[in-house]
Amino acid sequence: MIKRQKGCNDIYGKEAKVWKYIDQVIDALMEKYNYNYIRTPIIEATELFHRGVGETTDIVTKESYDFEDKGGRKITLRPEGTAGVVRSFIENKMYGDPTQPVKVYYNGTMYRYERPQSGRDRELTQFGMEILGSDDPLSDAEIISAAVNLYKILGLKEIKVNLNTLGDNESRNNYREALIKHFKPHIKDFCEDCRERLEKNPLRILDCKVDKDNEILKNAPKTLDYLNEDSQKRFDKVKEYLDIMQIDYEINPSIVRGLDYYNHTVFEIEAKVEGFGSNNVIGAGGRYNGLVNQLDGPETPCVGFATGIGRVAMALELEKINLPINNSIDLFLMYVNEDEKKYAAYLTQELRLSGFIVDTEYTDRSLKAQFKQADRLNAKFTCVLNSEDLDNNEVKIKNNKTKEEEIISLDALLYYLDEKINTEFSDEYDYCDCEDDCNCHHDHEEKHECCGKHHCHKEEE
RNA sequence: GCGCCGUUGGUGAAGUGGUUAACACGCUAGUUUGUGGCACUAGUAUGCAUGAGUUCGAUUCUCAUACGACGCCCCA
Repeated sequence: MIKRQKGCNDIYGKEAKVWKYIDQVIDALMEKYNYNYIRTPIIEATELFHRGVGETTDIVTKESYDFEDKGGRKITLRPEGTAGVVRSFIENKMYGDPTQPVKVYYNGTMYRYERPQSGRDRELTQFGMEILGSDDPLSDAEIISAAVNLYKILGLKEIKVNLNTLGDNESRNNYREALIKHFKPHIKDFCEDCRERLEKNPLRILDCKVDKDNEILKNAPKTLDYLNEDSQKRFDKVKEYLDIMQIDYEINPSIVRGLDYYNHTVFEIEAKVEGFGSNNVIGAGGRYNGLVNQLDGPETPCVGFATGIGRVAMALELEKINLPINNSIDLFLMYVNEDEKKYAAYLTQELRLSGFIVDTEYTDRSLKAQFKQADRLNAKFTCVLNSEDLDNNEVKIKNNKTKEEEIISLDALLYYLDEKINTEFSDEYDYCDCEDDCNCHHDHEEKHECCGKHHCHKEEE
């Protein structure tokens, strides 16, 4: 049997509905924020990600999907979205567009050649948004607010924004020097990894899991103490705008970015739910004023954010958020003989074109089995087509919730369904409060997604 | 790249160096002459990830590989 590739997942069934819902929320939100959708290729030239700048070299060679195509071109499957967007920004000279800044969002597949673990796959889907061409602190605040609002609209409650600033290049470099100076005399007390980090990436020592209780680490200098006046003012502005927008955040000096095109605002958003793996960050972002220039574009200040759809879906599941996802169909049509089947073919066509969600039988099963199928599909109404009724221009239709049956004329069917669905099924998703398994002997109970209990429609009446 | 644990039908899983691999759910059919759900009955893995080894004999023991889960590194 051919199996899927390591660290890659098939998203289908209920999970696919959740993903689709998330996508819809993203699109609707981005429209309100007036961001334009952008699609860039999944394959890019390796050097886009392989700029050989300090720490990146190690990352790219070890953890990205690099290969040569048949023409000998060096190709990399994009490991993140920002670089492609920036490449596109430069290549298409978007910096010349009359509308500035350029606000775009993407939502697509990324690839990282890593060992899979909780919340980390080789193929992942990320939504991200970028503002290119603005250095205004308001744009930092807008990105953070949009991120928080996305999570809120989806229904997540247990999220936390960790905010920090690296300051401008001067502040950043001063801080880096101060850190090395602080840790160097005591580095022998730190773990092996931290000893490596000292010269390579001293900022990373700050969020080391092994040494997190080390006094030297706790007393380490904070970025905030090394901000020059401009950087401090800028950070204050970002916080001020966030306060005005009523976005909660916490200053967390251990939030850092290793790559040197980052400066000023950095933030991470955590899901504070039980059950997340070792890494509960569901989204992160920051300002990267150095990147456009580094990729041979004009000096352009940018800020952005990205979140993994898989992790968001995981957070929604762990928080047991009941999403407004339609899991039912309006009508299931049943039949036994060929004449009735022909009528079913006609009627499904008719009803679907009128806007109803309709399904029918395709495997010539027994009526009993067809009823089971109707239940599995959560049909609001069932209808067994009967030759006699049809001769009289009538159908017998059954409300699967109340179990009431009615014989109605075919002419009235559309109106009847429309009316009933709007009145009797309008509170479709609102059944979260059941406490106990119902004791009735009907087998039409269904397990609740939210509470894991059983739920019986009849009992609810 | 490193570490730890795992892999048995459609699903959840039990189990053993040796005839027919539990049990449950699900599914299909019947009892029910065209109306499901309850009940009862029957059917539902020549198969225990793959390959090699030990053995008279391996799903069971050993090793390797693949995949999965979790953690480390790293996290753009």
